[in-house]
Amino acid sequence: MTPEEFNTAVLDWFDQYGRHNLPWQQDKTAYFTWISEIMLQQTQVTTVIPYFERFIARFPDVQTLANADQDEVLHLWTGLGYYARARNLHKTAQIVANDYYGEFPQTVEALEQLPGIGRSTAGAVLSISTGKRAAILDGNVKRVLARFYALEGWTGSTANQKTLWEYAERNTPQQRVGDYTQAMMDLGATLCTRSKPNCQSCPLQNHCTALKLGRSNEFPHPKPKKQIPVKQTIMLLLQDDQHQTLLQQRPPTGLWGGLWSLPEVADLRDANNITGLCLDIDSAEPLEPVRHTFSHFHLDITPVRVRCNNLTDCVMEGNPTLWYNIQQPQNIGLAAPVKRLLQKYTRTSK
DNA sequence: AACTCGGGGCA
DNA sequence: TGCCCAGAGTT
Repeated sequence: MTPEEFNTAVLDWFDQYGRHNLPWQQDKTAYFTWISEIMLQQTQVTTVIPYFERFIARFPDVQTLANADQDEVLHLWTGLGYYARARNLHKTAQIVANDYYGEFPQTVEALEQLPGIGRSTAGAVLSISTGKRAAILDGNVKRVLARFYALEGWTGSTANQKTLWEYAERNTPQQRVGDYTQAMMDLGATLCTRSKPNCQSCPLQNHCTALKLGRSNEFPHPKPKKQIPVKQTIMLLLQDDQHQTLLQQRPPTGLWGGLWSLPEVADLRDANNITGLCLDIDSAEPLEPVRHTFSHFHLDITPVRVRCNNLTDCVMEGNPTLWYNIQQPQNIGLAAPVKRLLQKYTRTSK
């Protein structure tokens, strides 16, 4: 499908099925387009409409907005969220009023210099308000293109962003650029939705790679879950000849709050500093590490078995301790990996 | 409860 | 450059 075929199909669809009566489409000035685009960055059309109408009723032009108190701007933004954007909006109004004589600049590069306007918003404002050729790549367009080209990987990666901008630029027409911008956003918002895309109604259905592969639901690939950090700890299995193991209660709040766990040290040499214990540190026996995964980190536990005699004399500083015998277990809460370690490393027969 | 959105700000 | 964030809506 050539770029011309692509954008013609999209524009023909837009003429018949696109949205043509949104409040900011009645008068496609840079000011109205800009306000609407900033609001639409974070919120759906139906929510934005009343905010937009109230906003332009109070601030009908960039000069009025520039002269307003920030408090009032924020007040009219209340409920939309992302209040830094309202502050940027206000700043940009002042820059346009003071440095540009109230007229928005007419290049993508100059628009991008204004606070709160990035490449995509600059392209939208420019194309819609002036008809100059400029591409956009908002969330809707990313989704359409990721499906059309069956783009593997997360759309937010640096490499995919670059690829998607190339696709977006390539398919942008020379004529009717503003309509095309609106058309691509409408396509993404109404047909090529995140879940359950309506491919049967799509003007690109005969050429969409994801649809051909029967995988339209798989694109765009989700953002990779952020990898969680790995923390290390050493847990001491302080055991006597009767296979009793020393447990220590966790502090009442925080991780495993109030549960019983094994004494932990960051470094095996710290075991020497545990007071009141008669440790045979030379008998220290590192065991197979185990990984326990929390929602927010992995904990790699290296259990170390250390012989320990004279139980009656064993008193640790800090939290309460007890000697645990798996054959006559006390009715206590055990941290899950501790329970596993005890089962694995406490033998009932010798 | 997890995911989404475009741009800013920070290491 | 690559990340984390903001906040409300959607799924």
